[in-house]
Amino acid sequence: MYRSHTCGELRPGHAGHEVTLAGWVHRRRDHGPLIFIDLRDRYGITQVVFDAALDGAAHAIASEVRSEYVVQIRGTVRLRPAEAHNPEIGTGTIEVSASGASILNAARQPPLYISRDGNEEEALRLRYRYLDLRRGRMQRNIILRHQIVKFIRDFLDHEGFLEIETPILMKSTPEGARDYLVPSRVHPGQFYALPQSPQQLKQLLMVAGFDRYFQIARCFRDEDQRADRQPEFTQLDLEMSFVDQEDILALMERLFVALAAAVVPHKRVVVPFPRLTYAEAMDRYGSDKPDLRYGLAFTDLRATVAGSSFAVLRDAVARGDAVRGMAVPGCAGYSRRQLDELVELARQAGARGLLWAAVPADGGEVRASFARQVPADELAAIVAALGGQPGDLLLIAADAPRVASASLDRLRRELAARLRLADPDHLAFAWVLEFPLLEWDAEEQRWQAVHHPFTAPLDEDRDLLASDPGRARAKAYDLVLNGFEAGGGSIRIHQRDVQQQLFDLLGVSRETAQEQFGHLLEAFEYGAPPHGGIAPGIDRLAMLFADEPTIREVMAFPKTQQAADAMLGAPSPVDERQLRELHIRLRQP
RNA sequence: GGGGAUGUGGUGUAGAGGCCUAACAUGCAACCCUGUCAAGGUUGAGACCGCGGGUUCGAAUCCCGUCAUCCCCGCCA
Repeated sequence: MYRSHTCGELRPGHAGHEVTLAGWVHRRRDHGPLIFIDLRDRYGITQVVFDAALDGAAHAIASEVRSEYVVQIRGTVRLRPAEAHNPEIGTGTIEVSASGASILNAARQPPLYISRDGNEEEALRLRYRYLDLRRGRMQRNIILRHQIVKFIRDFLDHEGFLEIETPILMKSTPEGARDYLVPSRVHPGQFYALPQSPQQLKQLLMVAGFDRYFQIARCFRDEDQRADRQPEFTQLDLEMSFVDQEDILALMERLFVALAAAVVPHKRVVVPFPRLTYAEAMDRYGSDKPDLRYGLAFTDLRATVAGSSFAVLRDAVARGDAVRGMAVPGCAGYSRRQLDELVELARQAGARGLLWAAVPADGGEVRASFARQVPADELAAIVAALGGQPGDLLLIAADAPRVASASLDRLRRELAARLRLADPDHLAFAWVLEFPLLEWDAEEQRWQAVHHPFTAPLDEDRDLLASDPGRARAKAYDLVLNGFEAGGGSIRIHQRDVQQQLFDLLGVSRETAQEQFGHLLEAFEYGAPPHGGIAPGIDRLAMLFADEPTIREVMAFPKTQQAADAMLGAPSPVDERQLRELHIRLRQP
């Protein structure tokens, strides 16, 4: 054994004990005849004292030691003098008086600071990820992530769920994201696909009668990256039989409330989770994943301005466009330049423009970008409709509904960030329900599944599939957390005729359906139970629980935005021999 | 595919056409120092300014290209 204790566990009760510790040299404070070394492992930090007068040999070794050396130390635990306590660390009331030391391994000067949270370029951190991971921030994040996954496993086990693994080598399907492909050696010219999610397999597990399934599943999508998107990521994949939407929502609510209480007890969760329909979310927040930690909700102004003397507003209503606004507290004093900035933000989101009105805090006259275009009483009516209070800045978008939503959403998030409206210790979970089942793809002139082709329509919208498919809503639900999509799921179609109707709408021929999904369709003919599921994203959850700005901060070895591994140098070219075995000839780009 | 930001000793920054033979902090090295905990003090080493080209008498600085990293739009059933 290299050690008798870890660097985080010694307490005053150990005083007088002979101990052996092993770890990394966190910091070294050399006073000549007296040297202090903070010894670190993942459990904590312990101060070791080398006194030349007590043990010259140990002191001589301590003189050679440098930061991040791996050392083993023998010594006696003793209480620190009261004035030398360090309340910052758990072991701060004791220290180890060294009677022996050995250097297990020397270390070069690290390219990044380990003993403090530095501000290095992320490229450097990723290249030396194993050093970055030594730091307190990363150690805490990785441990938190472990606790999250462990809690989920235990919770679902208690609920009667079975964890079942599904293959990583799967089959490519045309729907959804771009696949990562793996060439087959045995089947020349053919490829496996890495799973975008185990969607079809978990449905087959329901047909198999496993009833309650989950998996901490790695998923792969070859799409461009974002702060909250990586080419491979982890989902809690879950599916249940003999349930409806309410059962799934209730289970998830219990899970996440208990999870947050267990691993981030300082964070506040509001129960029950608020519920919004997709239409409400888009109308009131311009987003299907609104951050509900703050207000800044939008108000529909069409009724107020339908007869406006200002053509921009009147025509927008006549055209069927949206006219929406929000009141931003405390921003009435914005300068012309600041207002222009907001207008520019709206334009970047596709808006034709942005109207604004400022209600002075001192009760003076309302300033407005469109003051000359409307009479005073109409301006007052708009201010009243938006609930404008003294000090408020009112922002109004008149555009196609999508554009109005996008631009006001952009402004809402920007202003909330500037005004620091989002409480970092608030976990604002919410459900977004009643998503449309289909959306029209103008380019390909066909319907596309909003969620996926196996999502069931709402019972009351069943008939719309034949008469007005675009209006049919789905038994689909997204779990939203602090402005991120934390997970999505649906109740699945388990009846062959409904599935066929969907495929017909999606323009999937019987041959294509048979080729792509034949196994699933066939399975449904052998007795498929009603079933549904959900797939919360573990990375995003961990990111939000850890107060981190990106999911890379909660992944041990994330990839760069170009989907590369900066440490391993992946992807990389391979030998011609390997290519030949795989029957692959490269086409130069 | 598009828009934007960044790139200067090990690390983080400063530098805005000549003051740069590149500054500051920290880290690193040597020495001094008996209670520190981001120890302190003295001395010292360390970067041809991402890479390539151009403009100029002169480029870290201006221009073009390129590479890398990050943010956003598209994309992500």
